[in-house]
Amino acid sequence: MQAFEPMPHCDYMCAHTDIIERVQAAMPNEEALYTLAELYKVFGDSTRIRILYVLLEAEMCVCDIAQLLGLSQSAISHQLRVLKSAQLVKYRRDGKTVFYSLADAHVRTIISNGMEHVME
Amino acid sequence: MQAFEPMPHCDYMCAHTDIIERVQAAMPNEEALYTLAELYKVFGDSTRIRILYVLLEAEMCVCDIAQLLGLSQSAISHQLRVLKSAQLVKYRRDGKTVFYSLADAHVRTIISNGMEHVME
DNA sequence: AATACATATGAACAGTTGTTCATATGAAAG
DNA sequence: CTTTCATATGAACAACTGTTCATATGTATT
Repeated sequence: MQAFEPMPHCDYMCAHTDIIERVQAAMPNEEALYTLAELYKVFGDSTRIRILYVLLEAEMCVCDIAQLLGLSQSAISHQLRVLKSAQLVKYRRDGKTVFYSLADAHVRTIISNGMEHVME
Repeated sequence: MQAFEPMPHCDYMCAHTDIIERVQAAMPNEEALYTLAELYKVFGDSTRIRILYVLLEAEMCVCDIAQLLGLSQSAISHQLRVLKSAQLVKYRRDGKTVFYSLADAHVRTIISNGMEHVME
């Protein structure tokens, strides 16, 4: 939160201080909003969305995902790292193979919510 | 959808063709997934998230939003354009002033869903 | 018509992001 | 211990994104 000084290019006959103050009070803190944007940023790439959609159906190893999506193993591995650090996927190791799966139910909810909006 | 030829760096002893085919059949078409990613990309910027949160509370003009968020009128206007073309906000003109508001209820749902995941 | 002002827009620039390529790590099998 | 292979990682590069600055558009007011 910060004091609002007039911006260089605006003289603000239109500024309603009361509304601004009410809205400002209702705003979550900056950090939460930043974190929320970071979360959506992770969903905002079609390769990652495709990976998540694959994992919606079945636990799967890196190679299978790469093959399924027609991308290199490296590309998928890099993206799985992003998904992992956003805590959207988890993994388990079985010998040489690493199986990835969705971290929790939230991921399903978020994706299907977005898809609903897209499909309308 | 595409045939899956082995990738250069993978010999795939691990590839389970049956699972891959099942998942491939369950996948939405590429276009839908791309559109979904595009939608989330719009949410994936903290300035735009903050704008949406402001509009969650009240219809507001460009100048007020700029003042409230401590950003230039130009920056806000550019971002409103992005939000508008993603059909997340709508606007009405009243003289010199343009008031922006949320386009529909989906926006609320999507945001609060994401926030729920962030807050846990 | 001329001015004032809220908003929109185009160009430019820095910062970020996704992929590729080359290489490293880690686990099983010989 | 060496080889094989699935996965991870670092560097590099092109493509994309968000802001700023300068300027244009559109709507009142005089």
